[in-house]
Amino acid sequence: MEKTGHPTRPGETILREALESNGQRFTEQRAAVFRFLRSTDVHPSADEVFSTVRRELPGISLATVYKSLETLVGCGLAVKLTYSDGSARYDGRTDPHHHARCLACGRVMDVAGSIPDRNLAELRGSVGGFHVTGYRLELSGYCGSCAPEEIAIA
Amino acid sequence: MEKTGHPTRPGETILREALESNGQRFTEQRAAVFRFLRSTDVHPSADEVFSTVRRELPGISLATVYKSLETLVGCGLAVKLTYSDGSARYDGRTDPHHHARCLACGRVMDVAGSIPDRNLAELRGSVGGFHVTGYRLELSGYCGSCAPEEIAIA
DNA sequence: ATCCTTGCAAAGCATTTGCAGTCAC
DNA sequence: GTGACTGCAAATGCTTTGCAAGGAT
Repeated sequence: MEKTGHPTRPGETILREALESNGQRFTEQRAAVFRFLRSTDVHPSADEVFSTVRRELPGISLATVYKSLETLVGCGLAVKLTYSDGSARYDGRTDPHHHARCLACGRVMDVAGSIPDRNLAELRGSVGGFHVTGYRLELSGYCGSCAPEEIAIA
Repeated sequence: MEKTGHPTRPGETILREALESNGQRFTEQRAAVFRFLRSTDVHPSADEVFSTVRRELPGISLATVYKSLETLVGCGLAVKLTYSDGSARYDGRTDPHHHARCLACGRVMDVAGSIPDRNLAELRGSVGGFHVTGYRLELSGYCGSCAPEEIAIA
């Protein structure tokens, strides 16, 4: 029932390989940050990652969390999302999906699916000489918990 | 050949009305910021707005530029774009369009067109109970000036 | 043994805020 | 005249950095 020294935790191999191929080392801290990101869909801020991971690794510092997050992003194991209010959030999902952000509570939700290539191609056409490598799509609006009736009035 | 006191500059009426309907006042500073945003398509940062507007209004302060930009955004006369590197940029265009950002030089370009409603509806379907009011689409890649050949190698 | 990482604290930056003087209405 | 706006400077908040000690390979 207790931790037995975690011989191999979920996703550990993926992380090890990703780090190695980038010439970086596997550490407890990076593993904990990675594991947490994978386990949630709340798109936490660096500080939220810190608070949570700290429960498991009481000695970890906020600076290390930032460094770890940046490392994961660099390895393609996480995505950094930035918003107009200046907050940055991290997403550990790497499969193609998009986001929906509630304008009232700021929560970020996952949206399955992607835009048909045909449509992207059309858009691409209007920026001459631009080599497109990816895109980010984000819906904005109000989540179920944030009183949809208020919107009808406003 | 000189400024004659600018009785009515382009877009001034639009600004006046937008401000009024939000209970705010028309000022030289706001007008200058607005005029500059409208006149360019470079999606300037607050600091770039400051440097430019300053040439016309030497006494304006950076704080005022920030306040003016926020006011314009609040009135729907400008849009704030935020990026992962922590930089915020402003766009004075209000017609439907999207952006393409160069991963090398950071430049932001306009992309005409929009996603067919049909596709948006599909995406919307996957976030239950979410009331969608808008969306942001952004292409990422490399602009013409940023050596497309390097990409083929990498 | 090497050199990458961590943790700490200090530094950095973009943005925001408080306030007295000034200006738009 | 009144309340909103500006300019200044200090403050804030998130993120980064420098460095000595510790840890992974």
